[in-house]
Amino acid sequence: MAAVSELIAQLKAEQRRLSERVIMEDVPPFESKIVAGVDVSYVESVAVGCLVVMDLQSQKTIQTEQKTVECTAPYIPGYFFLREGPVLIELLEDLHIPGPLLVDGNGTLHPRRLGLASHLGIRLDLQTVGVAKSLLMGEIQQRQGNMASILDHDDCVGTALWLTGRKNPVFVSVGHRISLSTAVEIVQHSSTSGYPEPLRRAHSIAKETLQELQTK
DNA sequence: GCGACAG
DNA sequence: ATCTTGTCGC
Repeated sequence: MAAVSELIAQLKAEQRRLSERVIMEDVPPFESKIVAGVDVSYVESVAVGCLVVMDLQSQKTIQTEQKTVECTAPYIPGYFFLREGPVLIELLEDLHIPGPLLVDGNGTLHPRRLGLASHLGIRLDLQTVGVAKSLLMGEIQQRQGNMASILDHDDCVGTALWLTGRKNPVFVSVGHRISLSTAVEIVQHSSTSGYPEPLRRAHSIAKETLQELQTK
């Protein structure tokens, strides 16, 4: 029990340390129309991670990769990387991702500015964007058009974005090597029916794989 | 101390 | 996240 709080304290310190390395500028700038997305599905202690790379112009999936691993780490708000990090690192570490990577979770929209998307970006040196379906923290400011800034004291940590076809907003934040405005732009451009298509596809493929795994 | 809390 | 049927709507 004491070991758990010690682990949390260590993770917290590591988050603070790594967050200093987050780059909030477009490196490289977003020019191609290739966007990727990753998601993880679970059945008991089995986790299936899926990557989808798609071309926004043609709406075609140009690459799909999956990884199945054993995962017993608990989900603890603020420490999502503890649970999804291992699967995603195994899935992505040897791949070349030809465009920004959308991650189901937050980037800098996090108590210590290092949500899953940022942590993954730093660890694998990837350009990432955080997209969450519910608000982890921060105060949503007045809506202007289809967006609203999310503040934590004086820091703008993300943007609430109302996408066409979805009632509630998604919460976009900088993962790594990207600016908040470009992150929002990418999410808008890759969305269909109120949700980013690369994430929707990654989610459904991971779920299908899990179904097959259960059936066999 | 109480409540909130990405998936 | 996951457990889960029908049902309303385009």
